[in-house]
Amino acid sequence: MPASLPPLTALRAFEATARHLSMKKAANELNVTAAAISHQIQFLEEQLGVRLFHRRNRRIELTELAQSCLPMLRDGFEQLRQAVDHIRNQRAADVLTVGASPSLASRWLMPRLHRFVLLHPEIDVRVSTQMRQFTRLPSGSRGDFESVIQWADEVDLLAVFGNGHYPGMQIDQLLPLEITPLCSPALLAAGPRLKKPTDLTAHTLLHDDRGMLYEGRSFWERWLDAAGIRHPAVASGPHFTHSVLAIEAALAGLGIVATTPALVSGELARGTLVAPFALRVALPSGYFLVSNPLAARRSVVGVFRAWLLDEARQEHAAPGSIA
Amino acid sequence: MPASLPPLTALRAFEATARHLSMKKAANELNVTAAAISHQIQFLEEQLGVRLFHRRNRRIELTELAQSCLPMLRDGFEQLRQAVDHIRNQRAADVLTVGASPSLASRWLMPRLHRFVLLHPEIDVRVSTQMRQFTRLPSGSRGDFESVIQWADEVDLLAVFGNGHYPGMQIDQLLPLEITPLCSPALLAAGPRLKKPTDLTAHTLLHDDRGMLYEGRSFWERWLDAAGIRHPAVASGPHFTHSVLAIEAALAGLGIVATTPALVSGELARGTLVAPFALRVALPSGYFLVSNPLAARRSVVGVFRAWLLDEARQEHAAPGSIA
DNA sequence: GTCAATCATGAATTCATTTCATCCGTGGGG
DNA sequence: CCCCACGGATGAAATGAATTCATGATTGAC
Repeated sequence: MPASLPPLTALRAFEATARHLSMKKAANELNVTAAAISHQIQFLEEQLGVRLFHRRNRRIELTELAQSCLPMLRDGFEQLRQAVDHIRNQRAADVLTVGASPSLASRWLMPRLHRFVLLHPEIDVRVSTQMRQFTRLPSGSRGDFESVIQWADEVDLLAVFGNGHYPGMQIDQLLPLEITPLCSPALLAAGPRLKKPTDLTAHTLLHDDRGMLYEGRSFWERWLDAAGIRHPAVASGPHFTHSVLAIEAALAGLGIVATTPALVSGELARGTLVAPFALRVALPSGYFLVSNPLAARRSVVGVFRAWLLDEARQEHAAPGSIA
Repeated sequence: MPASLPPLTALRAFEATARHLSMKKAANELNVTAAAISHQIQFLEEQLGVRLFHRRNRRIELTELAQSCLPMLRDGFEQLRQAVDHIRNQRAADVLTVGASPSLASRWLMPRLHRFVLLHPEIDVRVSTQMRQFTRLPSGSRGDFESVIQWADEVDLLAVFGNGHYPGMQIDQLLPLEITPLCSPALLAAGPRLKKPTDLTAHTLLHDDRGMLYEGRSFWERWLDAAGIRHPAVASGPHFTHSVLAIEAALAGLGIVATTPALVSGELARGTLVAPFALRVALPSGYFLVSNPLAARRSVVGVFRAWLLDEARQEHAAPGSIA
């Protein structure tokens, strides 16, 4: 509803000229010829029906009216400049915003990030994690899909758990989804015996509910199926909406969790967490890098993605170690 | 020196769209098609390398980043709008700014202005008077010329004393310059006799110095010449840089002034000032209406000019009366 | 289920902006 | 004191940015 403004090009030409009190300098600043400025100012004067400059011999002087509105004009453009700067700073060449789901961020990305920072100290990496993706949504629903798309639009690079199908986005698989039971060595030593998968019936099962969200079946069901056994109470035991919580529980010796070993490679290497069985079950879902087409073009994004994929490759080549 | 802004058209399209959360409405506001808005926003996103909107089914949502810079953007455009409004209000269709030299304003224009206001109550007439024209400048100098031109650029209509030669301006002669001696009736009654021009030698001469400025000779010299007499001390007596001051002195009975009777038609009609001699000397200078080409096009200017000229015509037809 | 509403998209078009070439007048250096 | 280089004005031509048009896709609403 704002009253219509005169062409902004003309306004800007006027502002610059008034600031320099010189069309030539204004032209210089705006990277056009002096003729363009002269035309623009005459056009503006025409539009407003007001003289803005007194034409002197080889110089110009501001009209009173022009003088009086100049501060407002300058402030206006200054505000616009700030607004644009605000955006540009967020996307400055050396600023990289990475989004990751909470578990991946805290258990995989953050432990490795310091190495990237050492490698590229000039890049300002900002990690943003949020859980809107993980609020209870029907598996593979539009809602989940859209929240990923939306998030990917907000950051340069998004690392999330999903099915890898995000049309219009640039996608790389970061880690394939493998699951295997994990528990603390203390539990293994002091608890009921745990030699064969069937021994699991005597243990507390900790549930990482991502499986329910993305696969329609729990991780435990999948793994036990693959192991060829049936568990009488496969859904019993504590449930966690985030992998990281289930993992913490396992670390505390509260039970056995079926989840992605890649998320605990540090613990596996240190022995604070162990995988009692060799069987790893690959599932169709996985961790993916998602990047919107705009961000994908940025060079820092390319650098970081390459580094991430390399890290993941090493992870896969030497599972259970953080190299 | 301000960092370069993205094309302002795109910024404005974004601002409007963000405000309405609708491209269609924004398009409506800006009098373009929705397609134009869509293009502009995509272009801006391209430029900044940032998504500004999440595209939903039939609606759009602001990106966090867009959200955060929107207030600044709005303020910026609001400032610009105010700046332009400031100018436009000064030149609103019903606002008329008239400039006049101090003497003409106070002794001729103002006494008549109320009639115009009664005639056109819808017009907001603003009178601006200033004396930069009357600072001591060589007669007919560039400085004087330029100050008139400059003033004429600041107002809609300028009524000044001068030679009527202002190239590029629209000119009308308001009043021809006639001079005649004037004094208070008291002085005429109680002072030395004043029947013939030669009697003037016994009186104090009050000098309106405009004559020196514009004609190179004082008004008294011109009049005495035309009267065919020589005055031994034609430059003696008080000098005034403004007619109005010399006239006030004459009203106070301090002496006799040679000046424009049109400036004192009210006093002449009332008898508070009298012209002892019938001889009126016409000089080449006069009062002119000057109007810059931009202002000259405005209809209120035309109305006011016509009225002024009519007033002046009546003045001339019935000298010594304010009708 | 169908319709209407909203946004996307690409080619064509319009027209705003800029440049080019030239002119003008003078202020200041030689 | 003279002249020329500088800053601005100007009009036609060229450029290219902004807009429209025509069409498609998708879905929310009735």
